Amino acid sequence: MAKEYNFQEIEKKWHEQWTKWHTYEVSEDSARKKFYVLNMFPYPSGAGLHVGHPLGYIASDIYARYKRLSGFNVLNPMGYDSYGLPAEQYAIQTGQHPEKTTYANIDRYREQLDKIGFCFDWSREVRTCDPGYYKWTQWAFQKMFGSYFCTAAGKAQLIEQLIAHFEEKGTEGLTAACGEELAFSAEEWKAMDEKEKSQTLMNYRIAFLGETMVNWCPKLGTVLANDEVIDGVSERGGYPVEQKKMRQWCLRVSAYAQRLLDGLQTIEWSDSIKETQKNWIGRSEGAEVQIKVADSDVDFTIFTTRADTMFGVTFFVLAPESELVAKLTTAEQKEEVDKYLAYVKSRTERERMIDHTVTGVFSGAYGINPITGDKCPIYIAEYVLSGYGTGAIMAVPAHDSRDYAFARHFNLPIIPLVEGADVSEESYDAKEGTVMNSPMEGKTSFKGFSLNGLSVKEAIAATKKFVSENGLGRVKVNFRLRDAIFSRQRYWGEPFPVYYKQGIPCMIPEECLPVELPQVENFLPTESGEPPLGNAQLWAWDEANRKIVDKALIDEKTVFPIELFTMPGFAGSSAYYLRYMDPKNGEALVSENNAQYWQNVDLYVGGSEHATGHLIYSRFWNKFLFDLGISSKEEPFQKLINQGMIQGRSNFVYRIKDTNTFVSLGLKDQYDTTPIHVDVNIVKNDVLDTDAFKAWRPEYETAEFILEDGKYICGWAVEKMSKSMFNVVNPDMIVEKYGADTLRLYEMFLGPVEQSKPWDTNGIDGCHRFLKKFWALYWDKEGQFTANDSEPTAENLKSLHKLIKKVSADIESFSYNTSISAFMVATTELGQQKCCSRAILEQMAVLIAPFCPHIAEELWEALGKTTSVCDAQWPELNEDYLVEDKVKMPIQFNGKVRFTMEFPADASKESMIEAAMNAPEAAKFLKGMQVVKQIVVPGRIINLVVKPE
RNA sequence: GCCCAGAUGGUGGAAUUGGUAGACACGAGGGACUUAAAAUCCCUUGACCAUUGCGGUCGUACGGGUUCGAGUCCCGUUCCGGGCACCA
Repeated sequence: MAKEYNFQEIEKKWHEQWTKWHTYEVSEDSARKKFYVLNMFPYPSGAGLHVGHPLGYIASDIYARYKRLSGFNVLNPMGYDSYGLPAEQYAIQTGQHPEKTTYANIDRYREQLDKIGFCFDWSREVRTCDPGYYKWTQWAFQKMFGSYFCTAAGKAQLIEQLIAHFEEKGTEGLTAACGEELAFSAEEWKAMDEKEKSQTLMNYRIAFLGETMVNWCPKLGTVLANDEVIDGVSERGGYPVEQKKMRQWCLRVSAYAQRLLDGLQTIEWSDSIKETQKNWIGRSEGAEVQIKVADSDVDFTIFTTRADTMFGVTFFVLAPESELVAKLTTAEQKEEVDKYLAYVKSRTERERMIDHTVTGVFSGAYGINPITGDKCPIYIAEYVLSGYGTGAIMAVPAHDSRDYAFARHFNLPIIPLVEGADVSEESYDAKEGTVMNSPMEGKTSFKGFSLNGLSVKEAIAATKKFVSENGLGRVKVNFRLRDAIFSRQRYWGEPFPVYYKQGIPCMIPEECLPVELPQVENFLPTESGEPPLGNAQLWAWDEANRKIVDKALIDEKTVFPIELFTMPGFAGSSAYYLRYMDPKNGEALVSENNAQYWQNVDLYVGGSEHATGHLIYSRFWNKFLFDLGISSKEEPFQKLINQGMIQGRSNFVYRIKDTNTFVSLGLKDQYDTTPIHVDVNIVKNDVLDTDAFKAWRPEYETAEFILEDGKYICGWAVEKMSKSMFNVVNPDMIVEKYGADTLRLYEMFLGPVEQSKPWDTNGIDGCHRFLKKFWALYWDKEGQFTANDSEPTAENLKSLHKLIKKVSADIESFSYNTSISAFMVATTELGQQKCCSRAILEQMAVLIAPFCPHIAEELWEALGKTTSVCDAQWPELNEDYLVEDKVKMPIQFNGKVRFTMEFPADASKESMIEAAMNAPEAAKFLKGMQVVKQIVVPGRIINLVVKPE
């Protein structure tokens, strides 16, 4: 029988056993309550896992195992997000085909993951680049193409219903989310040819082909979604991004903006991530007002959230990209306007973001304020964005800082509208105060409308009401959330199941899916944006024979070109949680039975960096599938835990300038030194292994050291874990040296799951020592198994049940670090008690199983069990064992602890106060004093407030 | 600029939500065992004063406040992290 805690042997044994027993494979079992735990599946990047990656997986694994022990049927799947830019960029950098590198990376990931002892059901693995998987990505896209969003019903409906509406009434009474407001009659609809009809419907489809401004990244050779662009450069690679008008597939995410916002109230996510999504969705309620252009029959619409300030409008501003610019510009101003437009066009997105200097030009035209009747000049300026609202604003310099800066620059009038607001130096933007000058004294306004004397908030409401009642405009809600650009000019992604018949996009029939990614010789992207799929020879659709054929056969009558774009990275990751419920189903994305059983994800664990990407798209995608009746819950992820990042802890050596001599940290200030990153793997407790350092790199072979106390002490700093900082710690190495159970324990012991923290291998010894101590509860020094049938003592039971109480509560609240502390305390206690009771030791093994499954199995087996510890029962808490018969209470006088006393647990407040006052220690505090207040918090404190008599 | 979340020993972090701050662990110092090392075990470890004994004072970023009592609640300030940002 084993004596030493031989983790290597134990972990190998149980990994094999679990595979043999299919321990972690689950099936739908309507007799048992389900619980769905999910990790954000990884991109299999080339660098492999570092010690930070498994953090979230370990946290969710503990929860999954705990839930399983508590009697739930737990689904805990894993897979790979293997399509998209990261995988492809890696392939390009290493000069290999993305398919090859992706599969190699997946194997490497799997190997690493397997060492850590997760309870993943690998029989349900999905890979987004697998045709059997992306068939359903393509299928969902086609469903979106075949749907529109009905604003009256608040949900997606079949496009056929919209067509029927057009046939009958044209756009009259239409309630559909759309790109632009169109108006046509039934006759006009019927008179359209196929192409015009197709184009018209694109304005309503949820997946649509649109001519829009996109983020074009020439270096990556593709367009990017808004969340893939950060500070004007690409998230991946940091390459410049420019605005370009292109024909692209888009998803009408904006139609779901309100539902995406409302849904946040129904889910258990952190406030910060909800806040981030709220900001990203950016709802703002305001009014759209029609503005007539003087001496012309043109009019335009502005959007404002400050309807109350209409009396302070002194000019209007159009976005340079607005179609109105050409219509309004007068002949005299044309030259100047053109010059300005050319200037704006020359500026990159990044320049526009950083540089906020005031620029603009007068169009020559005047707009008429519908309430005051005043004629105000119309300007064109880049500070107004074409993509938001209507691309036109009314400017109120007194109460908007941007308008203020513009007015000052162009010497335009500023009319204050709030009593007491000083606008001589800056605008008054706050929505507070009493309204004045609305209208100004002696002036009249439309229908005698006046806001004077109201508070700003009342004035906003009153103006909205007035504007809509008098047909001057309407109340309107705007969202910052834009439609998602859904196509990429890259190779490594899902192909679109679309072909072009005389230029009209048509769907490849559902039965013919998936449309598999064709092999191409050259998959590199091009700066001009020619998609790599253009290099595919077998890439044409034979409509009659319903198959993919050589594109040489294209004849525009029966054989048509297939779409060359591919889908973006978020396509495959948007509904993968549904596929795990039924991963091998060839007939449906997920069967009704399985969707009903598993419902939605109960616990989702992943990084907060996906807040405005994946977590928005997924919610949108799921809502769409919910409208179709596929998904059984409106929100995909009920509870979300964002694990923090594990940062690296870098070490430094200090080289004296122009030498090869290195000086220890404490002495470095005496020299002129340069800090140099040193590999953390040759440093222990900040002490450098100098021999290893000499061997590390050739240039250090002759290195000399100035030591302190015979040691070379390194400096340290917390930085991102990355190869270039030499602070990457590989989990494989930790598993080899300490075992997976120690790794799991230590990752959780490091601190709260949701917090970012630096990795420091040094502390790991403490966790490893604990496991050895835990082991020693079962095996004594002579290698004898200690458990026997002796009755547990009251002390034993108390230690155990204290632990049950703490661990159960801590797992539920993801406070794993404190429950590990509790394990350490309980183990020490039981060790001191020399506890040999089988009843206690069995429960201890079950309690540790979620954290350290391997050692738990080994001990469970040693206890004579023949089934896996995973199938045991979570111990039940019996509070009776925790009841104290005596309580120690600190006695305070005037809020300060003076001494402590012991009382029977059931002592009354009065008797305790009396005893405290009669205690000999109390005498000096009571001398010449009288008690004015007595406070007793049972089990906590007794406080007597005294005052001189 | 707006919004959100933080700040506790040399280090990672606890504190039952207003009740003895610093659990647990690392590191450090001292000791035991050993020829020696490793491993293991024991003691000390927030600061300062007193250590001839119990002990005392100050301490949770800073400044105020509420309270018998504040790391925890309120007001103000500083610093770090995250989100949004010419969004009308």
